Amino acid sequence: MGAKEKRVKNKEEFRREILNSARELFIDDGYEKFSMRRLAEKIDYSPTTIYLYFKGKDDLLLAICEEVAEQFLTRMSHIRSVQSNPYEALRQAMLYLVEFAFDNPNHYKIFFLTRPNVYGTQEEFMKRESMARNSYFEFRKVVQVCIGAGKLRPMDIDVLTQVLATAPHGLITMMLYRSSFPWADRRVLATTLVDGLLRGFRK
Amino acid sequence: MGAKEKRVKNKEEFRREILNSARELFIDDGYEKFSMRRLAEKIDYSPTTIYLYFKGKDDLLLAICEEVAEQFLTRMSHIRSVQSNPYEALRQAMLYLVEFAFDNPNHYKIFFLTRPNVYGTQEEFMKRESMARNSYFEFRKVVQVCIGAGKLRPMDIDVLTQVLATAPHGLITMMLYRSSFPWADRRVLATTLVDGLLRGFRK
DNA sequence: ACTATAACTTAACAGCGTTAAGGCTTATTG
DNA sequence: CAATAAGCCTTAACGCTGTTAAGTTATAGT
Repeated sequence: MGAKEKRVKNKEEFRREILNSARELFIDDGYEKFSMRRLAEKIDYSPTTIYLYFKGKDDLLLAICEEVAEQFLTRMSHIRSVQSNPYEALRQAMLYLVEFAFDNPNHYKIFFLTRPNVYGTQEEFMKRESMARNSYFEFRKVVQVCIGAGKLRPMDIDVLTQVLATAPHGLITMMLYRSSFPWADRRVLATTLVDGLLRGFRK
Repeated sequence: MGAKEKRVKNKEEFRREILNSARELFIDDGYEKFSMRRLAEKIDYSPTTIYLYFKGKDDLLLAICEEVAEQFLTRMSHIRSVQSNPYEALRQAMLYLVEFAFDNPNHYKIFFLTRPNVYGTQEEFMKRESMARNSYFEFRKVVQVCIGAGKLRPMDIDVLTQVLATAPHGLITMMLYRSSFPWADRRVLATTLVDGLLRGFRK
């Protein structure tokens, strides 16, 4: 039925519109001020309407997390295709992580502040297709190539990937959430961390 | 006046009792379930009573953060006095950071999730005496000694301190908040990170 | 024309942090 | 001793929050 398809399509369109407005609200007013009711007001519908398109706030946040992860994934693939030097690709990937966070602090906060376990159990996470999962594997590939090319010490690929991925996250979150601390220059901190860390795992 | 002093002492005692109950509530039920009203119920007072002893929720959280920082500070001093090898002291300090976080995830969440800027502006943070500030300087000393002893490359002490302190934080927060991800073994990750990182800054 | 369905809203529940106002008990003063 | 002041605590309320149940309204299909 053509009508039904149209209805479905409209439903998906509307879902996207809500998502776009939510993202705008986050960027304009910050994570702290975001609420379902404010979002409803922004899109000129009653709060309950949103619940016809998203299971709840967590579901909406999860959808935005996936957007963020998709952006990251895209950039990661780009770096990998452009940069032939594997070590430099990894370096750039890590630096991009930090750069992205500071350019989009609210996106990053969404990704981080979303309550735990929105992705389900560990097994569910690995089974279910998700941008978050895919971008992990994309980053892992970059690390893998580095080891394969003999640039980094051979070791458990997942351990190394997780160490390299989370360390910059620490710098980011602390700087974002403890802004009252007199941090050193962002770029200096980022390059020092990344270069130091990679040097530590060089062959 | 003796009576006045006694009253003041009682006031401080009560403040401590509230704080203790708050900590208990955090540990038993987790950060997410904590609220002023639930705390009030636990101590068998009306919610407003808490406001006679704390400015508000943030103030209460800040007090708990300070407790956490004090614990960290004590341990840090202990390590420094026991361990004569500066490099090993730094290594242990960093490993302790991770260990503490996983042993006291709720404490750590409080410290982290507390809204930004509760410590005021950057200048205020450095001026005002606080356990958070002191423990930073304590950690900084450990790093300083390492550089002084020629164990680490000479470089900006604050940059290095901040890099070494925040990197483990990334591992911790990600593992605590993204528990649906199939992380590798905690200890392996912790030692890999710390040893790799320190190796990267060795002379 | 009647009915079913889809889209949306109103009203409400239960919770939150916080504040203003008032009550009650104890201490201080005229 | 009676009147007043101070300290401690509570009740009630404001304005938020996420979420749900029930009801309305308009449109499509028979």
